Amino acid sequence: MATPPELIRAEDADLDPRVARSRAVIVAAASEHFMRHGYLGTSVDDVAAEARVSKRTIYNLFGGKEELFRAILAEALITAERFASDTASSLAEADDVPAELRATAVRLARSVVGGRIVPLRRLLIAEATRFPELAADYYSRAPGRVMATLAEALRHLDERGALRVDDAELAAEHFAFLVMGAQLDRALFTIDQEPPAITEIDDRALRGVETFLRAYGPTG
Amino acid sequence: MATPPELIRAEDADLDPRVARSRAVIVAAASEHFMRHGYLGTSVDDVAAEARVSKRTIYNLFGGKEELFRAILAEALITAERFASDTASSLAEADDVPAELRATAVRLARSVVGGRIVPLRRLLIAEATRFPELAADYYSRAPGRVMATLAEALRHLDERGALRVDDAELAAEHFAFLVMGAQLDRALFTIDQEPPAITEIDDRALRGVETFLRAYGPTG
DNA sequence: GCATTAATGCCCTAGCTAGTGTATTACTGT
DNA sequence: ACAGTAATACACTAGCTAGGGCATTAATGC
Repeated sequence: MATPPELIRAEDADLDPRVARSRAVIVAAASEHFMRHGYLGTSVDDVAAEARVSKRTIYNLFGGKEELFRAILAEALITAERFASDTASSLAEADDVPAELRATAVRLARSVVGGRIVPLRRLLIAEATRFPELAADYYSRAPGRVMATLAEALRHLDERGALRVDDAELAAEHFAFLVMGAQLDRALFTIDQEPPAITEIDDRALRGVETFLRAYGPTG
Repeated sequence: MATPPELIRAEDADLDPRVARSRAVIVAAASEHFMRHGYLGTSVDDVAAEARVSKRTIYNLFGGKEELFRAILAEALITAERFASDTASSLAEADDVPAELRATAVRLARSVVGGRIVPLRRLLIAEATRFPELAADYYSRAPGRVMATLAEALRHLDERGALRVDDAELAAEHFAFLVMGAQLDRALFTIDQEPPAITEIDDRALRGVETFLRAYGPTG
């Protein structure tokens, strides 16, 4: 019956602990189920059973299935957004630019391809026709933010002469998709076989950086 | 009540025309519905109504909902596979390599980003947990085949000295994702706003090729 | 300790969905 | 013209699902 306290968000600290705990276990169970089975494939009874909570509690706390869905996505989006913000933050002022590009690439590829972002993306794509605003929201807040941060860093590096970047937004896209485009795409479709090994992810990312540097390096 | 004869596949020509016609309208309606609403979001009654066919006919011809789903995907996969085969076919023996790369890029990007492949991919990603074999099958037959064809062409071009390609498979991925990676990714998430204009698609594709050439060109 | 508030259990319902059965009608090939 | 076959209309079942009601129990804050 114990609920790991780390599941409870700081925002809920002032609430009745019963509420905070219930919200936490419900959100965790619902995320699992929604990501695996989609919106229609998830029943509120399933979530209640998996969260070891009465169905009534879910309705009391969230109102209904759709609100529950939006709640778990809001939480996931905040996480994704936070991650996106500080992915490329150390890039602009780097001394060793290629090294920092490689570090950024590896960080990015690992957390996107190897982490829990892939199931989130699968869910949002699956429900894109049912909840178009949610998919659009995710896109602007997570990948969009990564691209914007990357682009700004690349612009800096161009001004410093460390790279030759014409269109920083385009270069940011090229960077991201050279580093992890194929791996991410594949991951969306392959479910049974385990995700690629870290070494594989890193290797692809680093070779993507090499290509990027040949195209955008100062000597190119 | 007339059924456009072009909907009827050549394989069904020897069948009872009533069967051929029914299959054709059912598959068309089911594809529409499945792509828009997913497997669970599509009811057999919906499909029957949209196809102007009795529900019983669907069960008589296909057996059940799952078989219907597999049937429409089998058809879509054949189309995607056929397209994939001849995307990069003219590349290996090209005289003007950059020009042919650009032509290939534009062809690829237009048909993937601008066409009916995006809804197909959305559906397969959405149902990847329910039908993992189907998603894996698509991946090896459509994108996999494009990559293989591209890689072989790039290998040829390397041997001819027209490009400098180390790892042809990797270079093929880099080409494809430079050309249309970002656009394809975005298209999966954005549903309401109409697909990007042809000029936009072409522009992005061509600028992807420029980056590719800076990295893999013979002078690089 | 006590008033408040949350959680539970259990029942209930209204709607939808996959799938079947059957008798009747309409079309096809010969 | 006729036999065979496909399509239809319609009624039906069994199961599931979102959601609400309500009395009872348990935890919380003071």
